[in-house]
Amino acid sequence: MGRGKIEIKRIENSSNRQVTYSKRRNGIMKKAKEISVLCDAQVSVIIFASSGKMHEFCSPSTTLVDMLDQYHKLSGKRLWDAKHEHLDNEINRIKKENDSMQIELRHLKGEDISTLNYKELMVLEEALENGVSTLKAKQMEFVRMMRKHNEMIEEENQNLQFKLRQLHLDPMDDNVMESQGVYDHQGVADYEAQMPFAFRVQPMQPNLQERF
Amino acid sequence: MGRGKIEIKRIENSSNRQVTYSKRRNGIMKKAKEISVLCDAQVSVIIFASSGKMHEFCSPSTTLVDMLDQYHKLSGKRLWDAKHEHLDNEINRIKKENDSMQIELRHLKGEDISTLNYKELMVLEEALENGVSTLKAKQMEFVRMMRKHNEMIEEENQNLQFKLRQLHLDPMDDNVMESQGVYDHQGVADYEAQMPFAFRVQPMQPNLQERF
DNA sequence: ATCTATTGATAAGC
DNA sequence: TGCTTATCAATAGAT
Repeated sequence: MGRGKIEIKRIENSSNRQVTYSKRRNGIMKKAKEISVLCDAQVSVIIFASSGKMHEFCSPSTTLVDMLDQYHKLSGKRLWDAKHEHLDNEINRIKKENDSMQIELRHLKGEDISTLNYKELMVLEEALENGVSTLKAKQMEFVRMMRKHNEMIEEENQNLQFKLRQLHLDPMDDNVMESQGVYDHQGVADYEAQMPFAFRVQPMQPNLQERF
Repeated sequence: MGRGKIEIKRIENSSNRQVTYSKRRNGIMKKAKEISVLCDAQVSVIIFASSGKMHEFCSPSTTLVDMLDQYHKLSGKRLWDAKHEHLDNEINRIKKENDSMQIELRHLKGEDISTLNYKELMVLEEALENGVSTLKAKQMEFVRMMRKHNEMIEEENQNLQFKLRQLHLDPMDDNVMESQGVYDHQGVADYEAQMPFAFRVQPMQPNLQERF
């Protein structure tokens, strides 16, 4: 394509070579642009002249990094150095860990257990029993704490009422003492409202303690 | 260059687009080869079709990795670092996911629940109850299956014993029938050994069915 | 895939 | 480099 046909071999004349390089490089870049537009393709072209000068083209819809990512996935060739490979391995390792944890979580929540065999179900049962019994123990602890707290509050109430009766001769102090009493009651009410489950553990298994 | 001129814009006809892609891709690859020979240039071309299929060309005198190294030096763009950062972010993201799952798992198993507040304990209780009830249902299903299987085996045993008595007059068949009977018994024993938990669910909650 | 009429790319020259 | 133009190459559309 030109005034004369040329053989495809290195152009010895340096000047000619330079000119041809420039022209053909433009041609390739143009073609790359065109195919990316016409055919919805992602194209990356990188050219180094023998002089060392670089020219590149990359489809506007993507980046060289993304394309190299894709390249890595599709070709399986290792473009990255050992560090990258290490990171890749790390990611794969963690992802696997993730998956197995996800499965275990689902099983503990009673999801996807249809596929489990007898032994697996037994392991699951044991884990759940542990979880439940520990939870119950924790809840009982809360109940004990609350009872203790209640006792303290009631005791203080009695003290306050006692003091109130003693001071009843002095009307000036009435408001102060009463409002303080009311405040304490509200405190207890809030505390209980936050742990309603404490009242749901009534049918406690009598042998719960034995498991520890 | 063709029977008619075409506008440089996405070819809507999918079939035409595919054909044009194939032709022009070959054209570009050829040009890339040619310029690398004619002008002593290093060329890398990577193309992804919209289908995802990849094609590449790289000058024989070099490799993609070398070219990207050069690219890194000449352009100043940090291909590797960008990739590194990307991988690091990915790892951090997955690790966080991992940690939260790990915590959830430990809680379900009754570990590290000392720090939980009332509301969190209630959520945990509900999850565990779901898990337990689903598990119990699954185990009951196995028990039912096993009972049915046992019944079938026992019935077959009676049939075999009946046949055995009928054929007792013919000593030639004795061995055959007896060995078959023994085989069946072993089969049942193995089957039961694999699901011992079935005998541990005896104190079944009478109201289990109500939960479904 | 293969075939061509056309358009597009470009070698040589300036 | 850029422009010109004769020539060759690529390819659009049809088969």
